[in-house]
Amino acid sequence: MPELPEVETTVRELRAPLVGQTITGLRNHWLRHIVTPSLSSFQERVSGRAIQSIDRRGKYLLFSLDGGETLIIHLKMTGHLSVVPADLPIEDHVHTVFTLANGHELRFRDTRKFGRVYLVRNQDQVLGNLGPEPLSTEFTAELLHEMLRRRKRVLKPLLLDQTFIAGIGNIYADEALHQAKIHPLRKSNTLNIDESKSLHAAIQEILLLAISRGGATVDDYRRPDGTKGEMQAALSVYGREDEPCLRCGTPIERILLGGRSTHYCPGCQK
DNA sequence: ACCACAACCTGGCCGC
DNA sequence: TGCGGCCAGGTTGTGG
Repeated sequence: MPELPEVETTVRELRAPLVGQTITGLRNHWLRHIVTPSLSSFQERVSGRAIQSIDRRGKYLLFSLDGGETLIIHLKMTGHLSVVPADLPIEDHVHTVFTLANGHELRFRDTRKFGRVYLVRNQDQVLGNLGPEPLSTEFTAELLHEMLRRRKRVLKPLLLDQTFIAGIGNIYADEALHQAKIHPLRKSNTLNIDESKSLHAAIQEILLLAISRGGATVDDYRRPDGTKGEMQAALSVYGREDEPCLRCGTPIERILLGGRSTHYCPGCQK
């Protein structure tokens, strides 16, 4: 579920309760959560380490530990992280837990069990193939235009490709294309510079707006404290099939593209 | 290089 | 009530 704005919201809200805290151990009830290293090695290497900072790259959360290793978590579709007192009854679907020296726990709840956890010395081992951060200064309209020009792919699936741009998912791809008035089936190399600039601006604006609203709770995404985001009320096309376009009144259509639901306005996305 | 599709999982919803 | 089918915010691997 979580895309860049939801992961960013989670990162920001985990900093206060976690930065400076020391991890004392790791409990795991679903081994496939743990990608690397082995569970026993993971437990040994993570215990006693202090969390120095928490950051985000694409949809990955990065916990920098003293000693130089990085704990990396991907929430995939249904992952959720919370920090609670260790004596609070365990919630359903909590499969991985990091215990803390202050009597609290970082709990990784994950209904569909797609989430993944890594402990690495070199982050590139996990993040090496990611495309540019869409909110970074190096991600300019000119760069996006050049990136689009070198490919000949349908736009919507290309925007979901994390090696192309990191962090965009199904909701915000649809929203950005609608805001830029570009049809999701357009081929990337057919955009002129003005269209690339519109798409670039739309991507940045929609992501920033979503972050400012704490992410979108479409189904079961929740902030770390359990509250919902506010972005779902500001979506223009995602989840609005058959409802009138807010810009031109044409009913929003939903098609299947690359196996993913794709929402667009046939009236103003040509 | 690009695309379609299956797989990984569980739960919610809809129609019968 | 029950059951089958379909859907879901993500990613990876396979085969054409």
